[in-house]
Amino acid sequence: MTISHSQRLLADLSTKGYRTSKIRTALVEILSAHHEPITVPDLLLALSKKKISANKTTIYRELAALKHERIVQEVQFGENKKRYELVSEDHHHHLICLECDRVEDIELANDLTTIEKKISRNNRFKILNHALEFYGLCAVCQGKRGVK
Amino acid sequence: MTISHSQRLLADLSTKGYRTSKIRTALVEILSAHHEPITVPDLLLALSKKKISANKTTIYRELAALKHERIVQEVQFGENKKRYELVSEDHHHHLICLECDRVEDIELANDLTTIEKKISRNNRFKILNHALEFYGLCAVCQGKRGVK
DNA sequence: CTGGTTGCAAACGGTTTGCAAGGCA
DNA sequence: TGCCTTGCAAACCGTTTGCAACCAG
Repeated sequence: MTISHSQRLLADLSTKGYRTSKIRTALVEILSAHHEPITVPDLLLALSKKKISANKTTIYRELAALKHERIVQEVQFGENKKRYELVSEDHHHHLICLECDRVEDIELANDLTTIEKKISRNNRFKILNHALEFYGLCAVCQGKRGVK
Repeated sequence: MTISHSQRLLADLSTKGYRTSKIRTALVEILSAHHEPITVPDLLLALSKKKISANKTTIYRELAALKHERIVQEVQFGENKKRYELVSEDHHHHLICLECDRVEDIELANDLTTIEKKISRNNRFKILNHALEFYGLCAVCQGKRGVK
């Protein structure tokens, strides 16, 4: 039998002393099914659709734990609220639609390591991470531009 | 006599029907003197240092107007609060220190237009803008790492 | 039974809104 | 005088904290 990504994550957590509670399980499942960064309000919605009631405090605490274990990462796109996504093997970037707020993941063929080295040298700044987001109009919204 | 950048901006605004009020003048001066994106709480501090008392509501409204006139632009770096800076001729990016939260501007030699064209083609996404931020340790904080 | 997990209420901080008063052109 | 500008109070919304109750290992 095959083991899903979320099952593996939960098993890993279990060996570290975390319990595989109902909420934690559902949260990890939602995150691994949802392939774009999601906000806490939306996570609560997704949970209630699964008939699981959870307090927002619980979700924030859970996400903090998952972040600490480097299972999820936080991103933010000028929205005054954070988004969460599973840490993925392959580093990727985001396409953010200014019309419908949808967020897509993309991978870049060229990577930025050459640029980063140059910056470190010129600015005496040690780069640990970066974020690159492209803002514009997704395929759907390009059609109905002018609606908003 | 020479005319400063802020004076020119205020003159431009004046021709568009905006008044050159005390607060607006001070705000534009602070923004053009401050060479990194600044938050509203910090703007209020900067104003009070100039012996100018202003209500936060006023500042938010003023920034919205300046943004609408494409004089300032909003950025955000995972802080749950927005930062504002004058729109500059030359497009630039940011170095964000994870230790002291200081933000530096940098300009990139290579630009991203080639990448953007490729993305538009592959993803049917019309790119209007982008943001690229590098997170790490500034020169000062590299020294005292381990303090926090 | 012990420590991880959860909910609840309240506080917090940045941002927004409605309304009335103030001030520049 | 007319319209732009400002302040104030309150609401809003995402996020955090303290505390008590709960439940899985």
